[in-house]
Amino acid sequence: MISSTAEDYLKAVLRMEDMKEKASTSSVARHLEVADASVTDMLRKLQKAGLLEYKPYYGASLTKKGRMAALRILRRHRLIELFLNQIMGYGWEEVHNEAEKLEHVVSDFFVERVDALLNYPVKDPHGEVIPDARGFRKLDEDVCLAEAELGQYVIRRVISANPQFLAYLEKEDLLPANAFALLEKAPFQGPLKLLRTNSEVPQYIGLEVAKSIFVSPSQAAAASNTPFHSQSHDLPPQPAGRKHDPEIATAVSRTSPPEVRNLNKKKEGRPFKKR
Amino acid sequence: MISSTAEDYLKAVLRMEDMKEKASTSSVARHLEVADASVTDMLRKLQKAGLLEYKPYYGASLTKKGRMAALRILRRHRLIELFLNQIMGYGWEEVHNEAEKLEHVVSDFFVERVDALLNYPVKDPHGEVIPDARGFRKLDEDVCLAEAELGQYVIRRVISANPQFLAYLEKEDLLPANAFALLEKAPFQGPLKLLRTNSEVPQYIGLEVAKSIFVSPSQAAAASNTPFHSQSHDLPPQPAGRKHDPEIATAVSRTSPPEVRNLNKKKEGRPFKKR
DNA sequence: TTTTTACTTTAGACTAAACTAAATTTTAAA
DNA sequence: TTTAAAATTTAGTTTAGTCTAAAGTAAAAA
Ligand SMILES: [Mn+2]
Ligand SMILES: [Mn+2]
Ligand SMILES: [Mn+2]
Ligand SMILES: [Mn+2]
Repeated sequence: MISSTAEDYLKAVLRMEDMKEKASTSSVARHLEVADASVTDMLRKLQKAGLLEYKPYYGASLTKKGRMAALRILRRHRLIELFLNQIMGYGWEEVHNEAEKLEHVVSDFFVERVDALLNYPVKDPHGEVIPDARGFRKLDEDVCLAEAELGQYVIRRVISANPQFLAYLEKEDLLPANAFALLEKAPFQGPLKLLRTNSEVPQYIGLEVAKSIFVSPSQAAAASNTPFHSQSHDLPPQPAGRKHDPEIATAVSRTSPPEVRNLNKKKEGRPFKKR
Repeated sequence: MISSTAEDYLKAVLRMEDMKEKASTSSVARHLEVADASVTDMLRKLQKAGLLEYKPYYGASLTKKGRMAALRILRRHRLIELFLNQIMGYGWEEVHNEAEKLEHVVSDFFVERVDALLNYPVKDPHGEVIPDARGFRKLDEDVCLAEAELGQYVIRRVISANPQFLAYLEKEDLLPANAFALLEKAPFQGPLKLLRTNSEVPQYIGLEVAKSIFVSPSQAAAASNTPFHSQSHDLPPQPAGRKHDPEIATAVSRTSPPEVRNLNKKKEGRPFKKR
């Protein structure tokens, strides 16, 4: 049996691999807020369990088995976040911490029940893709707003677990699925000037904020000057024939998957008032 | 911080005190399925933490602090069971094990959200009273069916965590809030003959089964020959003036509290089919 | 090439929770 | 009152996860 602690380590390694960063001892330690030495210990254990490859001094990479285990927890985490948001009336900034605990504890039955109750959703409240029960996921093509050219965009996902930060974005109405135009980027780490679609007033956000926001060119703009790059480092709905094997790079469907209906936007869809 | 394990120990001790049994090392061990020696250890720790009094060789009893902690978990357990049953579509036989884990992990926010979502319920799916947020509960006057006289009764609660057993009772339609007449008790540990209200066919259940079912005389019968005993070893809605202090013996209201709407009865109220 | 610095691993300790086996204490029987 | 049986505690281990401090390695700078 794989412990909850181990599950969080695997998830951290997966996260870094997703970011195409090396899963080094110190980065895992930083992310999990434990001492470096603790990570070394755990990585050795996880290797012995066949969940990852670990070369001392050179970091870790997941084995297929470890990747499946990590994706299982990631699925749980994201489904639970959506469940808390949609059914339990949590704000999108409140879901992460609770999910971080529940993901290890809830039964498979519970998870599948949630999946059904939410009608087999594709994305969590932050816009992250929810892997399916077999570990498949088709990742969106997106780019970090901090590095985007001027143009028309849709917010795909927001990478942050910081409640204050998420609350700020909600106040600014910068939520997954929302569209806007990037009008200016001030030099020297300066702010970005945005205009939300259907809004009159431009808004300014700091570059640090933009670093957490991932966007893709919006339909209109995409047709004109920004073609889809139709490639993903992640898995398709199953290219019949092969044994299903998650995380194989293949072309991804061009049609954007249905966005999760965004019930975060201001009050709406929140059955209870916030605490 | 009090660990989940410790919480289960406290809950076990509370359970025995509720049953007016001594919380002995071996009984706690049996209930939690751990070695006697482990219980001795834990009882010493809990005493040191001021959660219970423990005299070696003579068992334990909760302090006020320990009782509050135990009631807090009991509340969580029961609210979560009801939540799983009513909202997540679990059968009444499926809720216990999941609740046993979740009770330690969900936030207070989650618990209060569940409470509100279920509209401040009074009983769990097994008919057990849910303590309120301050640890108060008014216990029903009930008697074990195995020891009841012939007469008219209503099922108050069923004490069992065994899924097979609970599934059997559901099949027999012997669920909390259901009314029936006890027609015969065969001698020598023999079966009981029951007739459910609004049913034609009598049913026979073993004495062991009857031991898990707690009943109270039904209104009609109560008025004629079985007066309420209007006493409880548990707490009232707060006799204004004193600091609130759970678990004080006082008279309890004569009107039976609203039964939880029983959504367990055959299929009904189960949004999903069973697995 | 040598030295410094930044990472990483090793070693030794601690805490929590559990177990088994042996020693005690209590209770019940003779 | 003595003895035997049952219940409980103590002692000694084990496993998991974490920490700090010291030692080791690799990469970058001099
Ligand atoms: Mn999250
Ligand atoms: Mn977690
Ligand atoms: Mn239960
Ligand atoms: Mn429990």
